[in-house]
Amino acid sequence: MLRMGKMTDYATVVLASLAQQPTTARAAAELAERTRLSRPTVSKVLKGLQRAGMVISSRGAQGGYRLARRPDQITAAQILDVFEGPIAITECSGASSQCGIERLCRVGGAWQRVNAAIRRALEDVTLHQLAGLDPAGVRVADLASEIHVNP
Amino acid sequence: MLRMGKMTDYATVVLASLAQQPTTARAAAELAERTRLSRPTVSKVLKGLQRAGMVISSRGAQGGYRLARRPDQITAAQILDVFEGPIAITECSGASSQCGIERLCRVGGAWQRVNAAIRRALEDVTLHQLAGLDPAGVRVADLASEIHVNP
DNA sequence: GTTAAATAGGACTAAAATAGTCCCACATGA
DNA sequence: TCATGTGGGACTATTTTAGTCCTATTTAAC
Repeated sequence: MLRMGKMTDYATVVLASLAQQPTTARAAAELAERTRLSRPTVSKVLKGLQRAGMVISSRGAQGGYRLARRPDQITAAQILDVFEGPIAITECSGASSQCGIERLCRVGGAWQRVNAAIRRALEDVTLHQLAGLDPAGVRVADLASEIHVNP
Repeated sequence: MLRMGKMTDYATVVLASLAQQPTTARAAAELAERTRLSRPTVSKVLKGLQRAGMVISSRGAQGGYRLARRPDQITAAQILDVFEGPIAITECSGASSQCGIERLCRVGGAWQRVNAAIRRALEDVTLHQLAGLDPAGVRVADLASEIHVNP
């Protein structure tokens, strides 16, 4: 279904939780509680986000995680990149790969445009909007029937 | 990587092959040869496409498959639908699903817009373009380094 | 200094989705 | 009536993805 993995889903939820108070550091355990996800999973997600530079961690007592940038400076595309890798609908995004299948490989060109369109769409959505902090970004009418992520 | 499955990939290749002569019926075995995919796999793909109404099959001797519509009437979105199911980046596309995760579910609204954008992009690309039959649709400069699908 | 609270990293296991193959029934044209 | 096809489904293997756990390292507070 062209879905993003659960990790990315979790990442969004965790980031949205962090976005509530972007400057305060929060421990993984606390975030687990707030998001109702399991502690090890939240840890794993946060480690990934830290390595990708999305969050800043402080170790030791009183440590925790906080956003590396303002919520409106973090895009859906960036979040996707962390756990999904480069956004590309097709296997071969232009570089290497060989496969002598007729001349069907002219196929590529059209897919590239699709990829580009998808990326553009993802870059247009910010964490600020995803977290519901931007009233203008999301039309209220849309919200009623939309629930998200299973624990 | 937000990738589509190999089945969809194969489907595209097979459809593109059929698109060369849209009105002639071709046996699965012949298509397997032309696309250099294995016979059982091609059969499986074609069965799926037939059930979805993308191709028309005739059984018995001299039977085979042909496109159900003109190549420019078949969109990438339709092809994706066959093996990927409904195009939705997120798990819950608005309907059921419950999960008391804070109020993070306001998240949904923004994802819906992303989904819509993706679908629009996919609807804009036709099999005609994917098969490289539409010179205007694909810029030649893009083609050199683009190869597609591993057998 | 010592201790307790945190993150960092990676190894490992389990579960699920995906691919791919094979077999047999049914249809049809020569 | 036989050779040539598709139709449907069961089955297996492979790969990906999730999820857990263990140990080392860092740091604030006492």
